[in-house]
Amino acid sequence: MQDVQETAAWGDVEPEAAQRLLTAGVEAFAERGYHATTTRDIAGRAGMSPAALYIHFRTKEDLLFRISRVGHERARGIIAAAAESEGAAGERLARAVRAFARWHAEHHTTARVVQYELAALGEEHYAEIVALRRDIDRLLRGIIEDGVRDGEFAVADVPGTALAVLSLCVDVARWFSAAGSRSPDELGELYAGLVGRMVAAPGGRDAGSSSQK
Amino acid sequence: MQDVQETAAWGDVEPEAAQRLLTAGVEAFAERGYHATTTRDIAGRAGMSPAALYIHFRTKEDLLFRISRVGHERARGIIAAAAESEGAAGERLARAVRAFARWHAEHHTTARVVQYELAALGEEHYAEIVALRRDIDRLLRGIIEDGVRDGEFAVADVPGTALAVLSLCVDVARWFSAAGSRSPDELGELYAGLVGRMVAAPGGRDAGSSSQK
DNA sequence: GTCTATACATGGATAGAC
DNA sequence: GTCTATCCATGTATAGAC
Repeated sequence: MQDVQETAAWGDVEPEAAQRLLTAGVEAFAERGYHATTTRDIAGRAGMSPAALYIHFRTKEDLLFRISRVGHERARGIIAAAAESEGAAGERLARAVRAFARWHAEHHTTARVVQYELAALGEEHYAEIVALRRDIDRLLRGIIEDGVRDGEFAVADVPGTALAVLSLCVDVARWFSAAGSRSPDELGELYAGLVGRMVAAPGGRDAGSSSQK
Repeated sequence: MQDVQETAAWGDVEPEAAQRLLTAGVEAFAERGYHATTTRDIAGRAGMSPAALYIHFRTKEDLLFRISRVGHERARGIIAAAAESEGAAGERLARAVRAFARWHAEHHTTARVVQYELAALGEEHYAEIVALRRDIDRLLRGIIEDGVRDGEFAVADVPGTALAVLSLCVDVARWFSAAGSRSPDELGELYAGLVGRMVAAPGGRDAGSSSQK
């Protein structure tokens, strides 16, 4: 069922064989890391010979790039949806954190590749990905700035706090295991509460409301 | 000066050549990852031939393990010192977070290897490292439990919150750059404040005090 | 303890048949 | 579009001289 979700994420743009290679690549890269993964392994998981990989992707690095780009676009979409949604900054921030943390938990396999294999990208591919990452940072910082302007949040260091919030969610991909005791939904809820307390103005209307559920 | 600190961390137990290989290994593994690093590269950075590495370490994996063990022992020492220090839970937690985040920033090169190359360890070496990591988790959770018992903290999910706090600090190693605008000290201060707000009881004596510096 | 030289395995990528 | 076979570079680790 994890497989189904991961597969669905690649859409219907590519031929089916390319999709199989993408999911195989995600699994292999997440398990062993990009450099330790062989093209033979990827092709094998997709039920193909090593040579078949090169019909659909120019190089092994190109396969990584496609995975990374789709993943980053998805991540940006999640934050953008929350940022552009209705409601006060506190509600929008909670939505963003809930969904972003949840995504990193539910798709920790993809997220691991997306977040930890950037260094393996070629120079041009890397630049394209960095642009997407800047978007994500800017969108989240915007929500926090809104909350500070409205007096809803009290945050001394907005860029630092935005960085910490993203960092907290991203690191979920490192440690989350489907076998663990927490579901992605529960984790999203926990994290939204923790972040809410991090930014809430002391006298605010619901300061501390999330502390004891 | 980063080099001096990294070197100093390896103590004076080993012959000097082994120390050079350890620092070279840290730098290389942090830059390119364990699997993408060649023994030629490590030996070259240490000013030696590839063969010299095998005089001091049984395999490349053994070199990684030594780095990982020293790093984890250092990390545990930092958390243990804070946990066993004097003062209320809030003070001890702030000390732990300040020092732990600061260490991951200042020694982000070492920390990157310590935190992100675990999967490259052999089975027995991995088990030894996992034991150290469990210690770290237990020590931090203990501080939070103390604060909850004393009514100083209000935390609904103690294990989840402890995990989030460690996760936040660990991820510093991923993004921190010495070229960035924040110093390790400033980062430790910021993070201690953020975590303080995450756990503080709403009516507590200094609830929100850290919000505006 | 360090070197040069090298054995031996593995892996990315391609050629050419089907 | 996929396969089998293979080229060629690279990488870990060792042998043996100094």
